[in-house]
Amino acid sequence: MTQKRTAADKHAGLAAAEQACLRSGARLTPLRKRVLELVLVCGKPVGAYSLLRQLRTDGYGDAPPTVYRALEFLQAQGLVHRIAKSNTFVACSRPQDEHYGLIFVCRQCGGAVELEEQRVLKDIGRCADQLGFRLPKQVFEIEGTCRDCRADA
Amino acid sequence: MTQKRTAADKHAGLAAAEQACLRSGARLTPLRKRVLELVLVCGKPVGAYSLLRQLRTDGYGDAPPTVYRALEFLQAQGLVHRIAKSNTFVACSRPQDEHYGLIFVCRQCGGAVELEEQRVLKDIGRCADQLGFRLPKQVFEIEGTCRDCRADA
DNA sequence: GCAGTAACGTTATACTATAACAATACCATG
DNA sequence: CATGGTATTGTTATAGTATAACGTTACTGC
Repeated sequence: MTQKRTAADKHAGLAAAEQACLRSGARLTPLRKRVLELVLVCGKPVGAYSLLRQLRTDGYGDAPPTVYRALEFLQAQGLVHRIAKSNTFVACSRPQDEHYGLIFVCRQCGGAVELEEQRVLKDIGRCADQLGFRLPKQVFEIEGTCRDCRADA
Repeated sequence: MTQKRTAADKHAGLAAAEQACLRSGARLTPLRKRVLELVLVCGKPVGAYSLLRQLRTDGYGDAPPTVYRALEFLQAQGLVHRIAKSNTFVACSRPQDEHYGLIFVCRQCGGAVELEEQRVLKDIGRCADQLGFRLPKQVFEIEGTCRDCRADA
């Protein structure tokens, strides 16, 4: 279930991030880029403190704000999503633009798959309209057990 | 946006809980009942530590496990839902059975509205099937700004 | 009554996140 | 290139959320 993340994926992700930041004028500093790289390499949702431990080893500040600020930036750029139910962060699978999405998260292995299912998203938008809710772009979390973990059991 | 919760709602909620626990054989102890009552009275998602402070004043233990254990029980009975994005707990609007649902949560006032929108839920189930994901019954969180809070702004 | 289990009390601690302020790096402009 | 303003990062401290572990009490069934 862990999404295999190849070196090519990582480079594509970083390149897309560079492009996105160029367009928006945001500064993808070495620290921010490094954090994104760690998230990409991990290939599945990863905790802030885990990232922080990895940052220590290459000389960055090792207090929580270091990683939380970078993650906040990356989220604002739409490069990373936060998974509230597991307090983790995962690289966006479509970093090229802001979007709605569904993300299926496996309770067992922690892996995640992001989908863009127009029908579901439209219907959710319709419900929101009826309630008078305004929905910012976001990714909806869905918990379950992935195929591999079901097989293991 | 705060759901108005009348005394009648509260009693209906508690009565439904009694029934549900009778059927399942679960024990709705005074503490658990009191916690559910507090959640019902609040009428919108409420934090565990807020509940805990309220419990102090009527003689229950005032350490975190007191409230977390009660909340865990209530969740297991489907009487309460946890909202991960705000670390809060809210009374289920349909405590009579296990179910899927959507819950719209307002970022500004913290209010919430629970819906059961079959079309959306079916479609999410279909996506899950395609991915090989098994979905336990759950309530999907959707963040936004409610009508009242939009008007205020 | 008694044994076994479930619930609750209590202490301690882990984990997650942010506030606040200082120091530094970057950038635009004169 | 000097300078002032802004953005970023470092650092310390602390807030907020949640659970582990173990002892005690209360309930249930026999």
